[in-house]
Amino acid sequence: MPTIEVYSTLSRAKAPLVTVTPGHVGMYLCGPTVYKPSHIGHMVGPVIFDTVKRHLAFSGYRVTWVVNITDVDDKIIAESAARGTTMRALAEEMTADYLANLAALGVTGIDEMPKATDHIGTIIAFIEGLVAKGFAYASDGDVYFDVARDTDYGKLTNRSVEQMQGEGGATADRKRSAADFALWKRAKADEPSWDSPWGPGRPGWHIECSAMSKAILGETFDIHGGGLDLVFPHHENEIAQSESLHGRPMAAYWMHNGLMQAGSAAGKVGGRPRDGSADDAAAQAATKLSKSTGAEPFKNLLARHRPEVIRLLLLSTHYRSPIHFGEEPLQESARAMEAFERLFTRCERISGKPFHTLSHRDRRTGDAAVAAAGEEIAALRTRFLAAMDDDFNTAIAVASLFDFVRAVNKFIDQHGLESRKPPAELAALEARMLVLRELTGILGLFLGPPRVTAGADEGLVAKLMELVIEIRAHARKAKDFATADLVRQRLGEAGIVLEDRPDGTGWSRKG
RNA sequence: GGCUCCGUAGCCAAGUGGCUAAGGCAGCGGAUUGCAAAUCCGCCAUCGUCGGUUCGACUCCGACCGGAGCCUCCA
Repeated sequence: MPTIEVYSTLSRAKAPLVTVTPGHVGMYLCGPTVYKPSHIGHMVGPVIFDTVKRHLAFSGYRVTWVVNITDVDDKIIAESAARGTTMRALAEEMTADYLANLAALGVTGIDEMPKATDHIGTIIAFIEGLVAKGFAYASDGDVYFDVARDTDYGKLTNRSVEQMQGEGGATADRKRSAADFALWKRAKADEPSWDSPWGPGRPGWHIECSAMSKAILGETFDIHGGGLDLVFPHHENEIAQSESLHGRPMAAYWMHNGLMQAGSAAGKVGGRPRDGSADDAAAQAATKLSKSTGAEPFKNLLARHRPEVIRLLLLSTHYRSPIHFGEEPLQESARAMEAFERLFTRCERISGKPFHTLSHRDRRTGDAAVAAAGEEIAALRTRFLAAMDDDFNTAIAVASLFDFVRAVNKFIDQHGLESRKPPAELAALEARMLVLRELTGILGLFLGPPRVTAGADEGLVAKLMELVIEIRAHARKAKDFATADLVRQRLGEAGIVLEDRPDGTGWSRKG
């Protein structure tokens, strides 16, 4: 098995991936609180970790990937009340929205999606364990984690309890220290609640991840992920809970993805202004952002942009860096992506085989088969895989793919494969495309047939285009270029681009 | 104020103590084309500023300037 380096926020360094169970990777990603339709920011983590899983699986690991759904929370309660529906109904609706978005982006690797409300018993047992060990205390129907008892509290974010000068929020009077956080919250009137040893209530925010990751992946698992915004307090508190109860590390690697930024008014998407009066500029920027393209419901974005383009854009930046997002980057990404798709259709014209139907390989069989694709391709593949092995550097991986496209186009040009098709060269071309298929598959790109933009009339349009092109071909043959150019120009105005190639004329839709 | 992180070409974005600082978008020149489109070839950066360490730094250290995130359940 190849050595894969993984950066951990906890150690602030890369280290070779050594798994708890040989050959298996347990991976937990903090999922959404389902109270609103998801936006692009919610998709970053899933796309990145889906890619991580693909690369690990490609490399020979068995991977169990868990993404939780937080379906009990203040915001869900508030939103459902505002809408006049139940927490459960709202959560189900928003979960469905989330899942649809993931599916569109090709995030298919999630093995389990536990819901907090399905694990109340597990959560209560976890809290009881902490209380029994003296790390938590009940207070007037709430249960709090006692930060003072956790000697290494703050190790993930390099904070000390003394530094935590907060006021403790609305429940400060029930806490021993302002830094203590709720494991269990007593129910207010009309709120959904569950019975517990401390009376009716519901779980605090952090506890579900500790309890569910333990239930599914065990006390210590390999990779724990989430957005950079979750490092504190969420993941810090997860560590406190889990490691205090178990006396052993919760996760070996803490991976955090960078946050989405919209346009030049950089800032997190969907965030809240900090303190209304304190910082007007910051507050305004945040408010503006929440209405910007970055924070619109993801399905609206999908109406304008193909999911593949979005996925490519997300993977073009290193996962730990902030991602600039907006219409312009998206359009740039769309143009860049066309280079791949043109190559695919070009190869399909030559070989008759659509790219997405080519077979996949794993790393071992890929290693064995590269030689047939030639030295240059082998070198590019090595570069791609080395980048992915080095903390999943998708930016370099993507860059090597563009070089790959150029190499294949050049091969086709040099051998004139569009006009003559010697079997040896055809086989060599296919060997190259199989490698490309292998590598793009790791990124979760181009797995299905290219999306056709239009609807029912496609068949008719194709027929008509065939006719127009045929008539134009007659004009060209007769050197009537005025007519030929008029046809091409008018089609261009209608959004159709003609390409006169040695073997005939092709057409495609613009944009 | 505390804790993290960033500042690379017109824009986006990788990367390294010393060979030619990836890739994309845009632009320019050439090949190809009836002309285009597509494709191919070539061109386009000394790495925020100032110091320091070093034989040598864009890469390490310090200061400064500019920007971001977290410190309030936001992926």
